[in-house]
Amino acid sequence: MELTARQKLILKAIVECYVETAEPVGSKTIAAMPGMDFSSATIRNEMAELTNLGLLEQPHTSAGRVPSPDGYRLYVDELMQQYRLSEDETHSLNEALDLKMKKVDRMLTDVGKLVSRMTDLPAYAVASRSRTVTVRRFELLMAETHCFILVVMLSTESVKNKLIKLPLELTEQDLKLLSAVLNASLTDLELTALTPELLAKVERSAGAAASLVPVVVDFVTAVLTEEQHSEVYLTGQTRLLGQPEYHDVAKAQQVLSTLDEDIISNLPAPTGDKPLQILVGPEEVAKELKDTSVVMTRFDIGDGMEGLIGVVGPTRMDYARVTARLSYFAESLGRMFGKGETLPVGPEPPRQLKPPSGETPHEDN
Amino acid sequence: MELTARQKLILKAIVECYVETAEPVGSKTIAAMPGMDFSSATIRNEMAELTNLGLLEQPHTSAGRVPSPDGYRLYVDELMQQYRLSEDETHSLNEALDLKMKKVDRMLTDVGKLVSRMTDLPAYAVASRSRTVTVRRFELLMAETHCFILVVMLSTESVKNKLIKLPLELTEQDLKLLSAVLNASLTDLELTALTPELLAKVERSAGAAASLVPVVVDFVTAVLTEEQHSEVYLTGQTRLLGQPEYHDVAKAQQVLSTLDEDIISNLPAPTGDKPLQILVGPEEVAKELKDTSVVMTRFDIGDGMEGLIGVVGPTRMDYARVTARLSYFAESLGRMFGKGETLPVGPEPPRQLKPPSGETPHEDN
DNA sequence: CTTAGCACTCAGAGATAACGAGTGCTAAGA
DNA sequence: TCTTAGCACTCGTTATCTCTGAGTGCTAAG
Repeated sequence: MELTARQKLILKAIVECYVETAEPVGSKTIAAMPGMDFSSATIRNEMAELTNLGLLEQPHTSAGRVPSPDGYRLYVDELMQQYRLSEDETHSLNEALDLKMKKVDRMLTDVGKLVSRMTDLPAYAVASRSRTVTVRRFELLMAETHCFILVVMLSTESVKNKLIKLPLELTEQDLKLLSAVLNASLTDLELTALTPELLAKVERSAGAAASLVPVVVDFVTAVLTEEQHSEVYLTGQTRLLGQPEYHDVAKAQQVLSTLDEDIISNLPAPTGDKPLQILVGPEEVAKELKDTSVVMTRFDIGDGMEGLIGVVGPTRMDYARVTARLSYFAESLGRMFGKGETLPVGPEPPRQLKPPSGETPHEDN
Repeated sequence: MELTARQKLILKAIVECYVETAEPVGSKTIAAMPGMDFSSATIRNEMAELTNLGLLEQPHTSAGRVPSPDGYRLYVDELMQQYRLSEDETHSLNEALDLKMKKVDRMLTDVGKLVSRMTDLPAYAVASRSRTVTVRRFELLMAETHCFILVVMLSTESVKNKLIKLPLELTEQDLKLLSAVLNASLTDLELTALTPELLAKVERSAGAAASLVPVVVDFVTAVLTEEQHSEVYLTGQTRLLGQPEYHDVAKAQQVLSTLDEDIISNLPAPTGDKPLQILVGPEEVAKELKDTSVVMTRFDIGDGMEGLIGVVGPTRMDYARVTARLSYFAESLGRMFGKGETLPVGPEPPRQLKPPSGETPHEDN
């Protein structure tokens, strides 16, 4: 069944009011809001109805109403208006984005910190490969005596190397042969394709350098695993303490101690078509995390990788604003790193309850 | 002036009792402890005296006493008995230490996490070079057309590389020349020795590849800087919430928000002879951090690097136990990474108040 | 020098009362 | 039929007060 326009309006007002104050909102408060042309009694009746529908909750009999997870869900899916970043905001975001981008992992921690700071909530960043990684080319380089450097060029344009001590006397010729064999047999293969049979074959062709094959393969395996593997960078956990719902230390501690990298890496990633995803409440995030929601978005890092940045916060968070900032971030990062194909950003345009006016939907406080 | 033996005994008892309970301790509590053969009145007198000396503090008139920072200082310097790790503890420490050690930075975060978990307090880890890093050798490696790989072997045994696109047509001969020039002029030099004059000279000798010199130098500078630079890995901040002194969220938040990598990196490192250092209270740590102390210890990572692991906690922390665990850690890590030269560990043997007996000084709770 | 005794202090725990925000329901009005 | 003013009722919050007891400093006797 569908809500009436008035019920939607009231639900929206309640969510936004609660987001701001973190306190149960009463019928009078809503009635007093501009644009509300009904009496508090009418609103009370509607609120009772919304409560029956499971969209609102009542902490106790004589308190105001609080949105339920379902209520939030409806809000973010249908009612939320897109928050427009102000000049100031885009400016400071741009400024912050001007980080010296080094390696991907460093970049990710920086991005995580940044997002956390901008939203004043814990944030995380992950990079994951959208394509599999393979070795594109091997090079063996004599270093000092008894040493050579194994250089491995990957399909991701990155180059890895290792200094290997020779267990036995080998000539430059032997290394040349090994190099040729490796390049002939082990390039452009996924990790799973490195079967024992294949390796045995390679070893047989490697002549005097056969004993080096396992060493090389170990390194390759390690590198490919490492490259494939994605680590979660979680920062700013303590910002949760600023939120009123965590003013009880016991609660805060409980949440903070469960909120670790493991939890994060088990969150469902946004599916294909929509880069932005909002997980509302314990059912969608993790049941240990009461009153906690997650907003995340995908972005393009280039080189066959995609990044994921997310923000963790109380279910009562300003989804509109967080979403806007996150999307802007993702878009900018995509532009900086990606191959130009910018991802679509922002939540889908909300169905407007009133004809869109020129003013910014939200006040900044 | 020197304290009497009885005063020391009482101070020690007070500190240890307070460490355990986190509540001001009264004269009766002390009098009731085994080994205390004086009445509570006597102890009251002594406590008054210790208060005069600034070693104890009284939260309010009718409360028990709490050690002052000076009191702690005296305790850790003179009174603290070495905590002996139990079988169980060494066992689980050893188990935890069996981490797959990869790169130094990964290792450090792991160590930080581990220490944090073992002490149930925030912990940090830093690596810093005790020797300066230099480039030991350059290699230039033709990759695909218009591309070559710059390989740089460092004095730390690690090897860095970069894929460089050629801005112009160059023959393998040109690269050979460049390589020779680089190896002749730019090896074994500290970062500061890379003067503009030197670089100009190199450029002149580089023939056709002159335009590549700046690219190479940029990379070298970046690598050396990166290698020299030491990052602080701070983890487990939220464990502070478990401590009773931070049961007030406002306080916790204040501490947690000041406790960042900057603060940590400004802490004084342990000086030459003693690897372990204890910083007590705000004066010694940071004035923003009320009631906070730091215990840190140095360890050897090998390859001319040394590590620093530290624990941040309330001034009322179990120094004996934290110290013991940290030292054990440092020792084990030193053994795993270091060149065999184990650092001396543990606080210097305390002057015993009573002849040392066979039993474990502390009870484990 | 030690210790028993005593009067005094003061934070914290409960108990009680007053407050007020918010509700549901009813009945009158549009 | 929908809206709204009015009202009794609920119940968490806050303030005030008292009471309790741990702990102190001081004094005087052992």
